[in-house]
Amino acid sequence: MQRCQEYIEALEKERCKIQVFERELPLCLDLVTQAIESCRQQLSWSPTTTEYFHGQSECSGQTSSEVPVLEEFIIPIKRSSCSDDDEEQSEKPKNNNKDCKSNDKSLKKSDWLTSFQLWNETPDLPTKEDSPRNLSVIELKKNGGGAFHPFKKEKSGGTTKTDPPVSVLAIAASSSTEIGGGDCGGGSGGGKKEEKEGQSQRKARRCWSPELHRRFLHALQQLGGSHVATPKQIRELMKVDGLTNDEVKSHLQKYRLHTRRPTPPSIHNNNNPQQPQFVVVGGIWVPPPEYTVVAASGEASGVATTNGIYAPIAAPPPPPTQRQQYNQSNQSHSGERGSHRGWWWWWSV
DNA sequence: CGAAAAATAT
DNA sequence: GATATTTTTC
Repeated sequence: MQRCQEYIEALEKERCKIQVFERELPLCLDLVTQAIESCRQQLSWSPTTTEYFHGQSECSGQTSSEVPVLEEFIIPIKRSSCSDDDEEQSEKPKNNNKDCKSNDKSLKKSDWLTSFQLWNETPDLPTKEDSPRNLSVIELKKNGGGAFHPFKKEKSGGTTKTDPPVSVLAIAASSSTEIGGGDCGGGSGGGKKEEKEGQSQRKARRCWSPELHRRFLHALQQLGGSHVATPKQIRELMKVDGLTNDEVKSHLQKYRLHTRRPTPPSIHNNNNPQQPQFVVVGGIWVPPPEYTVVAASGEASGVATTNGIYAPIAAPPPPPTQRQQYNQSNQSHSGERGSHRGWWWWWSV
């Protein structure tokens, strides 16, 4: 009996450790729990045991029906298993610990535990950092709506910075039907200038939503490529209300810059001789994966699920001997940081 | 109109 | 602090 009791204690200790990773090792926890339970039952059949495991176990035993849990382990458990969504498979054996019913939903998952997470239950959501962000996503979608706001004036005082994932989501979601993705820049931020004196106020940044960019590309295609099209022509073809020449011009500038030297995001496949970066399709250069869709450009029925891909029409790279007039800083673009920045340039969605 | 600087955003 | 994106200036 003594040994059995020790065994139970050992199991309980083990369980306390596992408990922290309940989400990662649910079955493991389950097994240990069952083992403990069986041992207990065995013990309880013998007459003298009852007082034995009261207060004996290291885990500061509670009632016999409840599995004792070390306090220092309880804290993290509370946060992890109770605060998160209740997608927990709540079907643990009846005696499952879980005194952490104090479900304080508001509690955030502790950082250390986050780092220990072995998988993401919700891969589609912006990974981790969930609770607060999710809220803002909803909010933003609601008011951002996607209506075309040529100038967004985000009046709200101060901290209306948009969360990065949020804006991406919002734009992507609205891209199918709306022309202007609307909110991208968080208004805000550094602004803070007294808004009056309307004339010196800096223009609100235009966010080039995927749909806007599609139009841009379409216009470019009609005009014969980015190197021959001019901002004014492009703007006229795009027929987007509120779009200015300057904005198109700026976008064109960036477009030329990027198409000139496409910087594959994040992948360090710099010098890989095989796999050409571009493929000639009908006289225009497009990134390999995209060329099939070029023909389908235009309206494309704006179905979000279509993933219609509109290949950038790039001018053929100038011969090496050509002048390097575009002295864009040739910095070796090491940034993974930037990868998400120009996500829709070479994107696959 | 194009290039580059400046301002912002991430 | 480094980049990326957009606006302004030249």
